[in-house]
Amino acid sequence: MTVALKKPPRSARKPKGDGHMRRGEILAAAEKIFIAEGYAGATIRKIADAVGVSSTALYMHFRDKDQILLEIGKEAIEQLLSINVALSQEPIDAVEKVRRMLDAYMRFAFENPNTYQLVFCGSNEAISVEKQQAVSDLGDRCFDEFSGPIREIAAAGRLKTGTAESAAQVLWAACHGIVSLVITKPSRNWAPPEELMQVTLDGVMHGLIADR
Amino acid sequence: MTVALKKPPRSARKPKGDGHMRRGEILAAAEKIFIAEGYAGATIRKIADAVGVSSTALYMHFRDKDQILLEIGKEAIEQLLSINVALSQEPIDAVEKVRRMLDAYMRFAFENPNTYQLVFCGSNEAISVEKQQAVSDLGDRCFDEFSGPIREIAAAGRLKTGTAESAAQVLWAACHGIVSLVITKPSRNWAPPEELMQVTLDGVMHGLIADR
DNA sequence: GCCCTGGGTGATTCCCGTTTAGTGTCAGGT
DNA sequence: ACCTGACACTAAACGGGAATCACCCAGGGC
Repeated sequence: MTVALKKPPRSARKPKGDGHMRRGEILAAAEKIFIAEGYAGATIRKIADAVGVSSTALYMHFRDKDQILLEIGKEAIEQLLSINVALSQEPIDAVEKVRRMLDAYMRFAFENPNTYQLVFCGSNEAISVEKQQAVSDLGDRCFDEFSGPIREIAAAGRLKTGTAESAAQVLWAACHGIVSLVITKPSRNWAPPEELMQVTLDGVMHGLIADR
Repeated sequence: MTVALKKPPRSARKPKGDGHMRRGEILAAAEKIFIAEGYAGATIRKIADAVGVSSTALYMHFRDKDQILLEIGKEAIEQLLSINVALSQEPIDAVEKVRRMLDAYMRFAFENPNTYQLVFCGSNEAISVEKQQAVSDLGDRCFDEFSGPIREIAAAGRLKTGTAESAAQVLWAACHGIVSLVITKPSRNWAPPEELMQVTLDGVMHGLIADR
């Protein structure tokens, strides 16, 4: 009988009730590819191949491509958030808290360049605002954690310029500036990252916050 | 009643010897669309339609899509460069020069958000390094113009921290940080741009440069 | 008249993300 | 033992991007 033509499926069909596991597998594969090849490189089909599944199958578990990658971004920000939460609970000076948070932020960016870009560089115009909501909210909580000590500093009258709000935004932005430039323009000849982080932190902290 | 179809323009063949003009027309149309709709929105076909020509025709004048948009970016940076050149020739204090250059830089970014992203945010991973060369070189010249006064300041022993190189990079990055964040995340509730620019400039200048 | 040439074209290719219309397998009710 | 329906998954196709191909065709020089 002509059963021989049967195309061997990608592999033996995956076990039964593990639909929920698949989600994790997809995320793991997607993260690996995304970290190695960035947003455009992390194709739906490539991810599906890596999982050993048809590209359409991804739509069983995620609404669209962006949801997969934003989930990765979400997990990354959660790390950052937990660092900030931990720092904000330590019994140290508010200025020192701010400094450490910014330091952690920059190191995080250098260690996860693609993820950082995805979340903080709006690297892809295609991701609509609503889709970003979950990640965006987490980012807000991260920023809240950071602006807590800033408000303390402002309340103590130690802000050299600006309000608690604008000072927090500017401090954050300065750190974002250096890491995003170094990440997206690696071909320019930058000073060593450690020096850049140091100079950024020193400069911006001394520039905005009075010593004492 | 039907709106007069604008289709026919294609029929009348454009005059002959104006191959060079076509290039300008394409750039003009592309710039309009790009400014309004960003990199992804500025489609080859849309641009071609706007010019009144088939999409293929664009490849007569440009190697690929990126060359068109990078040309736009190039022209924009030339503006920035000429501002910097003009400023660097004015007989004013080096610190004031730096301040005005950074101010001009940020205002330029706010006024040309899409172009700014194209050139400075590596907003599109797809544009390879070699393609960027022309624009990148212009960016370097811009930065050179900026780091001139910084070197003066460093030579005068007025740098609070870092070297002329790293200080220049950090100053630039701080300004890049605030504008790029505001541009790419317009939904966050930012302090007014003027305040952000002011605080950034004050903070970073005072933080890195001694008051003499 | 002829022919070359340069600006132009429609059809085609190759990816992309996403949609549609299924297929085979099982769990549970009857 | 049989249906039924949910589930996990699939092949095929769609529409829309960039880019390439093999052609056209009007003019100008000869």
